Amino acid sequence: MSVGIKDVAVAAGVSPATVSRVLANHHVKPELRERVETAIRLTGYRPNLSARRLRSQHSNTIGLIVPDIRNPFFTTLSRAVEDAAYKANMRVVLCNTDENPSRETMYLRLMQEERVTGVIYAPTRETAAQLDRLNFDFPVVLVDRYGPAGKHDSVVLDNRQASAALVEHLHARGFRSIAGLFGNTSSTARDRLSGYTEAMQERGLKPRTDFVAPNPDAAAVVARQILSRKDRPDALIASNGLILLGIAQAMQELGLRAPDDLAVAGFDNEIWTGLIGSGLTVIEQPVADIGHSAMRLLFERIETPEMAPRVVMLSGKLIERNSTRRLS
Amino acid sequence: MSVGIKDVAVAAGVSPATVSRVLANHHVKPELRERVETAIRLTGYRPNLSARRLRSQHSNTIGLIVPDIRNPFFTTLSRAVEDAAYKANMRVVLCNTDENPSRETMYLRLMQEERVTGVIYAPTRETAAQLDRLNFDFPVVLVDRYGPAGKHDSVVLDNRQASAALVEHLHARGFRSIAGLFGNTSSTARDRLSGYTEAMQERGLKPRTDFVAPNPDAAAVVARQILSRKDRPDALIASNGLILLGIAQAMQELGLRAPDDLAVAGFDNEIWTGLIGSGLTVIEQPVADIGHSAMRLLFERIETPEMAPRVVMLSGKLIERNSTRRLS
DNA sequence: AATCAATCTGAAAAGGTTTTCAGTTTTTTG
DNA sequence: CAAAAAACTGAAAACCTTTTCAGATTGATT
Repeated sequence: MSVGIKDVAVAAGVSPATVSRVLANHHVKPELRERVETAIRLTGYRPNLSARRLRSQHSNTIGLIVPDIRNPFFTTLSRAVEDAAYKANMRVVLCNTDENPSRETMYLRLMQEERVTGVIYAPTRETAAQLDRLNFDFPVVLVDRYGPAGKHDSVVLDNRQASAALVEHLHARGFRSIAGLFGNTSSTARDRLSGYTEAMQERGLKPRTDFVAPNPDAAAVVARQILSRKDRPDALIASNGLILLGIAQAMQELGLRAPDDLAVAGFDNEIWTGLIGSGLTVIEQPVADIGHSAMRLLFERIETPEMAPRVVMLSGKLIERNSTRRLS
Repeated sequence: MSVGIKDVAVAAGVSPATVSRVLANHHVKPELRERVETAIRLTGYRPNLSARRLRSQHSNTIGLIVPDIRNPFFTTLSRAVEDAAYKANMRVVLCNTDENPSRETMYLRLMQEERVTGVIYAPTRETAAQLDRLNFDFPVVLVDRYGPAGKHDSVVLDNRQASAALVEHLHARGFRSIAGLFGNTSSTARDRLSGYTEAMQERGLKPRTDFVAPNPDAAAVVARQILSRKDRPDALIASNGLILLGIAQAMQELGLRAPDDLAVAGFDNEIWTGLIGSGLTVIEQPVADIGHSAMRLLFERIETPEMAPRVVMLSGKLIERNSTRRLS
């Protein structure tokens, strides 16, 4: 059937072991190496990765488990992870959980069966809570979200600070009735909530919060309610890009415009936030950096398994646009 | 080290073969099956997929090779492919080529080494042209783009028709000087070009075309030139979502608005096209359908390898928005 | 009751590679 | 130049399953 290392060995007049050594760049006399290499070319030999993995006990595979690759944050993240992975000669197996804990456990089990080298993982809060009870045979690096302190490496945005920066920005521009619409599944949303709440209280302002599943449709439903209330807020903050999108859609339907009718700000500097109306003020996350850092942590963890778990915290950047302009 | 099928066999007091049969749902006496199942639970056994793949000669893996997962078209496509794959108990290995032929050949080689069950592939024109000379050990289904007729299955939009529909739409609304900005790497852009050209000529209009690498920055550069010409067109068509985005950015920089300054239309109903200004007219592609169809074709090809190659052509849908409104 | 068929189980081979171990050749050293 | 060390190579074991084949058990038929 398919040509294997044995056939190459025969063609080159050497043992399979020697072929394997040539492939792995071990020491082999130039002359033999030459013969093997032409034999490989002639036979069109391609290594069988399953066999290689089985014998060498290295899968050269890393798992990427995210809620939904269609969330632009995770799209960009996945690209960064893949670039780093392929540079290190590793494959990436991609898994979408839809924020569904049962899918998460199923994929984590799959990762075990694949004997992956490591996993980059954005868990739901529900699964994250049990994360230190679970035991994996591979290192896990959490991204965007984290679990109970201490068991796994993680890389996250400084969410409280970022959230507070939004409040500060709005406050400085004269807004006082600042509402927040937050996701209800991740540690990230929770941190952004507490950053918001604290910043509000520091300024003697009353927090006004709502919670929603982190997707545009669900957010739009709640946003419509908030925006139709008699005491509509002056400003509305979204805890991530999907929710911000829902708000934008609700505003369009209701014929409301920022900043004239109310100020709007949120997270994730997605393309459309710069194009819509006269621009939406957002916190930009260094998404590619997050992905690269996660891979770096993963590799370092593999190198030094005993090292104490680390948290890498990156700063967001406030992108001021017209949606939070001071009204004259 | 890790618990294998042998350990389970010992624990259950049966042979490894029986354990394997239980795992594969073959006939095994209820009593033994019971014993094996509890042994599996007790030992925490997890199958080793590498070993399984090596022995069974089924990788249960499909490759997905796309230019860039960050292009929303391919993001959505990948999600559809993965959903279908995981339903069929298959993994997906994701590869980004950046429209770079050398990365394409490298990934195709990787697919051979993985002994994948099949590949879903959006090739550059350059590689597509050689595609019938190459021989793979696995079926390949082309998506979005196709190669020289006849060797592989493919799923594409009816691009000529869609492109013509845009011209027709603009023509019906009174626009006559209709320019087109097309990508230069794919068969898709070429088809959209010829649909455009023919539709223009049928109406006695002179085609005005420019070509550009399919990414927003490159498109923005050319768009700025087009929009600054003395004989600026009445209307501008983009051959895909990334180019349309470049045009939108250029217009914003130049302070131009659609439809007042010129009409704008394009492909791919991305979120932002409905939010920007008063909406951009686009052809919406049934992206998820394209992904599902591709997987269906792949599975049917595996089932019936001899079948003549098929082309599935899906229709786009014109979403009329304000950017092509007739000027009163 | 004896035979035949059908069902179930276990021993052993197979899948394609890497790695160990021992043996052979080459190089270095005294 | 001889002995020791180093470098290289090949045979065989190992990685963990699935699958084949033959043997054993059960059930059905005459």
